[in-house]
Amino acid sequence: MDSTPAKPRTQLDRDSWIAAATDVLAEEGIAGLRVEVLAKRLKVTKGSFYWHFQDRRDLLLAILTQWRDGRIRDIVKQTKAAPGEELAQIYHVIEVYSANRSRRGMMIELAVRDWARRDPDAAAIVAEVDETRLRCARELFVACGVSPQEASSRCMLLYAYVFGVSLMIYDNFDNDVARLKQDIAELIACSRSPRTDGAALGGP
Amino acid sequence: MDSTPAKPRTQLDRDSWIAAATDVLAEEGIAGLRVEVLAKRLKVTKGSFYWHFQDRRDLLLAILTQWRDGRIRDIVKQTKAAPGEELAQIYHVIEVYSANRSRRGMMIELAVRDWARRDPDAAAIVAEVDETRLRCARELFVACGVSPQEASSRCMLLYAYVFGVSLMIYDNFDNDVARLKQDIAELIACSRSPRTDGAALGGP
DNA sequence: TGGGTGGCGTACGGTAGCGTATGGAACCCT
DNA sequence: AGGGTTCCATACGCTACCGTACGCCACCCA
Repeated sequence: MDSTPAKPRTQLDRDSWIAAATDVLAEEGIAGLRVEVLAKRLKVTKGSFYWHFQDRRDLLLAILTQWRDGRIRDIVKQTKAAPGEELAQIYHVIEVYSANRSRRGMMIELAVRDWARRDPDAAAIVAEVDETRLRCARELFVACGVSPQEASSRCMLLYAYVFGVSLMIYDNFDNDVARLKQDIAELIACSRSPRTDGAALGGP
Repeated sequence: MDSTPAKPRTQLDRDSWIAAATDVLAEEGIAGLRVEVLAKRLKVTKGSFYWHFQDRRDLLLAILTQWRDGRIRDIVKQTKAAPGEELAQIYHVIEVYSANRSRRGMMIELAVRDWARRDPDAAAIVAEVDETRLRCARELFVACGVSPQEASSRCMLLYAYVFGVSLMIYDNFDNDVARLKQDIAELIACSRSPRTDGAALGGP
């Protein structure tokens, strides 16, 4: 009777909602993440939402824990380096965060961090992620021959830089942004320390 | 009949509204800056608000331009250094942004930058502020004997760091945060460059 | 002293969003 | 085939806001 290819009947599960919500979070921020807006984007009504989630907060916490798990998975992967390639790996980490290809990831990152400034649950998640990242990155610096104390400073500087630079608007400041970022990466990764002078394999 | 000291009859002007609005912006972010909430905080109704402002957007633009003017005034003041004291001045700039006493200023800064991620008007203001700050700070580095190219890298790193570190939560990472920040300041300000080796007067 | 104006209160219509209640269609199992 | 379960639509009440219309009172000035 109806020859249309039988409507896909794509049932939505919790993860679909979380994925779509993370998109909205990246684009609009936590304040723009509204249940009814999200439902409209998924072409359903909020009746569906309140089936899968207890309330809005339930969704938000699910977003947070999933984000945390993904970030921690990524960072342990990114800081695993074969012996002798630790410095190159440091450059790789910097480049990953600076690159435009991971723009979406950075938008999520910034949205979560802004969220964490006013929400204790989000702050707790960010604290977990930061601690893991800092510890992993510090290991990497130590493996390069940097002293533990200096490794702490450098990895903190690294992450602060990548987040901070994403907040700045500097189109008219320097016309060779690529070189600028490369210089900054060298400042963070391999300057001054006597031990690394000979081991500097040139970065990426 | 009424011996109370005659109600102050404090008329509100535009600037009072802008000041209170900036407070709310720092605490709640741009999304939490609501006309009626603001009115309640000032113990008036929004009838007053719509006398002084055309609409909410009118207030927001006023906040932006006032913030820009204040930031630019501050940065030209902060980067004015007596000859020979440029390096100390760089340390001073870093310390001003890292210090807890300017926590309110940083909260505004972060709120405006998050705002700018989705609002072209706010983005334009941030672009102006960033360009001014970067140029001024670059001058300072150049005056320290750093090459123009490296001065660009270092001042960009400086500002990215101070904003980025305000987004991180690292309570459990290092138990001597003061030393950590001091080490980072040295990484940004005076490492490696052969010209500055002799001129390093020890920072703040 | 009476009218004019600045500054604000009150009341209203309208939208957006949260969470609930309830109905209903499709599927699953037996 | 019939009942139960899953998943979603619809309709509702409620609150928070935005912006407007209009009224009121204090003050100023001729």
